[in-house]
Amino acid sequence: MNVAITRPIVIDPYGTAHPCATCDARQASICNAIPDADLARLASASVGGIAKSGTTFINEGDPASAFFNVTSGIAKLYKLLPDGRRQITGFVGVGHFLGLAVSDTYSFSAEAIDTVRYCRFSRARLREILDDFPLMEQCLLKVASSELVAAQEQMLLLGRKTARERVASFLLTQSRLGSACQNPSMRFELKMTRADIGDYLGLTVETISRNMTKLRTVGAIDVADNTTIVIRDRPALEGLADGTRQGP
Amino acid sequence: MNVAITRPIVIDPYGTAHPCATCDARQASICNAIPDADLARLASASVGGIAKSGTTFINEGDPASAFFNVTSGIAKLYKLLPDGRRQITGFVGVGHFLGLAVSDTYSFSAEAIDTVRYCRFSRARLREILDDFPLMEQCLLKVASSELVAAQEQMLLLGRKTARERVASFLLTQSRLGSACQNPSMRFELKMTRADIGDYLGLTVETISRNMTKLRTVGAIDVADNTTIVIRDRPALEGLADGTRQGP
DNA sequence: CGGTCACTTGATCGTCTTCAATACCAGTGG
DNA sequence: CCACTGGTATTGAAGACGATCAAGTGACCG
Repeated sequence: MNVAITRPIVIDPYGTAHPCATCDARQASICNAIPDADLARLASASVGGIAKSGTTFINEGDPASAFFNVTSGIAKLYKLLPDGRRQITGFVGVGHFLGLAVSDTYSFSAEAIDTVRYCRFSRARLREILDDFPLMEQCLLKVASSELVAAQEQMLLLGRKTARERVASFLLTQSRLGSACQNPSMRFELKMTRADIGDYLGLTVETISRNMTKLRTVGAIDVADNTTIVIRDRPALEGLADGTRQGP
Repeated sequence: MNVAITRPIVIDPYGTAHPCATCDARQASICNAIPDADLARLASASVGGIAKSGTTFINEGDPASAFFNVTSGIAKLYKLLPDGRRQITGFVGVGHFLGLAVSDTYSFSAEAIDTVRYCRFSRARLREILDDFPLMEQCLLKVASSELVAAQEQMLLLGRKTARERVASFLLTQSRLGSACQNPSMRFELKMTRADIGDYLGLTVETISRNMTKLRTVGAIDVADNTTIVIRDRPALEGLADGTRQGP
């Protein structure tokens, strides 16, 4: 169940800043396109909310009445087939903007992996903001474009890569996430379960598990406590990810 | 080889209209966001071009110096793995806008299936146009959003659907294309080869072929001269596309 | 006519799935 | 403290689906 609060609590001892001014997500999100002077408008157009781990806060097929901007936590986006088969289309974190669908209903569901905080904009209010700040619309277009590129990359993975290559690719992209996109971290945490990874890569839990241990035995990675991954041999992992290098 | 001509030839006996005014693609494309009065600006910002069947007019990895708007013909977009495995990410036709990638290089290749005519905008010129006509940027965002929705649907197909379901889904989406999106046509032509369909659905030519004949033998479709498809039993085909109905 | 190309159909093979058993950990309550 | 539970991950054995390999057809074309 979603618990909507009026606004994320922000410490503002001097009473001068708007919530958006001190928002952790601002740097990473489209809100950055709004100048400081106009943050009040932005703040008044949105409502804060929380989705606890495991709760679904966007439901495929529901009327798409609002847009979300994630301010903390991680969520998974997915689509379902009538018989329950699931495809996770992405994992989204801080600064991610949700709801770009043009249609009148959501084309995907979103479920919180850990506690997710977000700002919620109604369709109409966001339209007003976008009309007033064309820079924000430009920013949205950039975001959509780069997501499109990522989606195409994922199609290549799902359509043409082997299980081994998929897992290696996944670990590499995950390693590039947190670390400010530069000098990808050698050690990182997987917040999602193996089942989630499977539904993201079009594989089963067992196949994920088998290939993780395989990558470990060939010395490409190291796994600690099941969630912490250490990349031991990045070139090897990259080779395994695009088929350049065959596994032994 | 691409043959670039200065501008698509347009019959304009009175010398009043700009090429864009009589462009077949305008209705279906983002150019529709430009008012008639300003078509001269639009026309002067682009250069017409032709790509003959089989020629590649966008190359993955090349500097993304230009954007394309398809005015006639059909092209396939694809990505390659180092060893030659190919994933077609989409087929694009009249009115489709190409090059939404934000990065400095193209993230995909584009090859003409039949003769493709297009208008080519340099990055800089398009930016100018977009700055002057925010409606066009809005339109681009809508386009990008709907492509994103389509991409997610394709991920579901590639990650979780069986070969049968993929082929059925593909035929259904193809049937919805030409016919103005309403009352999907019962009869339509597949312009692409089985190999292309295979690379689009993450399958091999043989699997495409086998499942086409299977769909024919169960009475869902009819195939004439290999390129013409007739949908005989749409509900059955829809059931086979999402796993609701099992094949006999 | 020989050549190529696209498509179809058949037989065999391999990868990933499915089914099943086990281990592990955290939380709960006796 | 230990037994019990539910969720998660690993590993093994059997099975299925699609890939691969191979052959054959028909259309088009120089």
